[in-house]
Amino acid sequence: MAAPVLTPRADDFPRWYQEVVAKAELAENGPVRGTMVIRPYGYAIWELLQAELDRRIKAVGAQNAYFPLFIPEAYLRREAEHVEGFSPELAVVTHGGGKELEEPVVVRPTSETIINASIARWVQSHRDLPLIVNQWANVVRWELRPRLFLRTTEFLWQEGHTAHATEDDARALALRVLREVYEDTMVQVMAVPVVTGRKTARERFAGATTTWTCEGMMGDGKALQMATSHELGQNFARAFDITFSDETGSLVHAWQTSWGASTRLMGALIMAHGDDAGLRLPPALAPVQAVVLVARAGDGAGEAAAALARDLRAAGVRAELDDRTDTSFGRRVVDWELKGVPVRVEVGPRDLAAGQVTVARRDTGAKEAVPVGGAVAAVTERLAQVHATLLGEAAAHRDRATVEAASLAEAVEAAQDGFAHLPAALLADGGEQRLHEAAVSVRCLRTPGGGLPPSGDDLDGLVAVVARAY
RNA sequence: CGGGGAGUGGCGCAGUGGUAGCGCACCUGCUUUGGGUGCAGGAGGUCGGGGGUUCAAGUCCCCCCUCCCCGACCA
Repeated sequence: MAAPVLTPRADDFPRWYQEVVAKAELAENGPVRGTMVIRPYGYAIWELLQAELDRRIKAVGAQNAYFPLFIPEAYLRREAEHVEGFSPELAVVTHGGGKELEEPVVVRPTSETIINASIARWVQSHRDLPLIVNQWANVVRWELRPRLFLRTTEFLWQEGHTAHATEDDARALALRVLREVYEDTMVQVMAVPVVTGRKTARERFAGATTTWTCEGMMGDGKALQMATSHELGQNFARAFDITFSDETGSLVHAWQTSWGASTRLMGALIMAHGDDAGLRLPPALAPVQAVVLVARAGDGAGEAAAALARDLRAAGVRAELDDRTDTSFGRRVVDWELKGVPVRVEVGPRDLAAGQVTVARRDTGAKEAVPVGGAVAAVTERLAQVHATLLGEAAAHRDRATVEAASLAEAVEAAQDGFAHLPAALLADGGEQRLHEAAVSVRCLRTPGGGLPPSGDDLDGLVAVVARAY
C-alpha cells in the first residue's frame, strides 16, 4: 500500500477538505482573495444540482428572469435593517468609464432591492398575484475569511422573490419552497439529511420577519446552513411601494418572500459524504456515474470495455471509458475514487478469460465479479443502491452525534462535535449571546416533535438545535 | 481593525555571508500496467519590490507590498 492520497479526515478535517477540492479538480482560488475558479468537473456537478433545483423551483410556479449586477446604492438604503445587515460586506463601484461616478453603484450582495423595484411596477392588481420570479446569478459579499465553496467573496446561487396578496399566502409559499424545493433536493438528490426549522431573531436575514432554514451535519459534526427561505412581511413592499388594489378596491401592500441556495451546497456534498479516499457522489449528481476501466491491455480487454461503456450509455447511464493503459492501474483507480464516481467496472484479460468483469462500489468499497452479459444490469442495480447508502450513513452519523442538553454548558459541550437539542427558553436573557461567545450558534428552532414552529419570535415550548457552524 | 507568522521553479518546502537545492507534478526513453511501478535523462528561478552594509547577500540592516493563521460579521 502506497502513501495515503489525502490527509486522513480524522487527522485534520479542514486540510482534508482543501485537498479533496484540489485533487478531485473541483475548484481553485482566483487571483483576487476570496474569488473562486470552479473547474470543469466541479462545474459539471453544479450543473446537475442546478437542474434539479431549477425543476423544483418551476414546479412551485416560478418563472426565471434576470436582473442587473449593479444596484444603485440608494436602493440598499431604503430598507433600514437590510442595509445595516449588508453594509460591511458590500463591494462598491466608484469609477466607470474613467470618471468618478456621481452615485456609486453596489455589486449585488442579494437582489431584493432591485427586483422589488421592478415588482412594484409589475404589480397593480390582486389579479397580478402571486408573482413568483427566480434568478440564477452571481453575487458578491466581501469576505474576510474565505473558504472554497463554503464562503467565497463571489458565489453562484438562485434567489427567488415573490409577492402575495396575504400574509398566509406568502407564508405558505416560503414553507412550500423550504420543503418541496430545498429539503427535497437535499434528501432525494444530494442524499444529505437536513434539520429544518426557524432561525432566531439574531440569525434572521436582514429585512425578513421570519427565516426558515435547512441545516445539514457535516462529517466533523459541524452544521452547514444549506438553504434559507424568508418571510419578508411587508417590509420591502413598504420600502419599494409595492401596492395593489384588492377585491374591495382598496390599495394595500403586498406580502413577500425570498429564498436562496448557493454553490455552498458543493461544500455540503463534499463534507457530508467524502471519506479518506476522496469524494463520494450520489448518482444523481455524478457527472460520471460509472467508469469502465481497462485494467490491463490485451486479449480483447479494450474492445470489451468500450462495448460495455457503449451499452451503459445506451441504458441511460453517464458512463466513461478509461483505456489509458499507459498509466498504471492503481493510479487510475485512485483518480476515479478521488472524483467520487459511484460505480467502477474493471475489465481485464483475467476477467474476460473467466467470462466476467469486476464491479466496484465507491460508497461501500465492495468489489464483485459479475458475468459480462449481466454487467449493465449489475451497474444500474448498484447505482440505485448508492444513494440510499449515502443517505443512510449520513443520517446515522447525524443521529449518533445529536444529544439532548439541559443547560447552556451542556449544549456547548455537546456542540464540540455534533448537534445539541436545548430548551429554547434558555436562549432568553443573554443565553444565546453566551452560546455565541463559546463559538456555538443556534442553527434553528423546532417543536419538540421536530416540526416547524409558528412564524415570529416566540420561543415558548420550542427546542433549539445548537452547533458549531461553517 | 488587534495579535502571530510567511514570501525561493506549477504545488509543497530546505537552504546562518561564498557555484540556488529537494519532494511531487511536467517532458523524453526504456520498464511496468489487476490498488499512486522502477530506472535513466531533461526542461523550468528577476529567491515579493526598493534601498543599504560587504570583496561577496536568498541569507545581515531599513522601508514598502502581498499573502496566510488566530479573534469581532457572514449564503
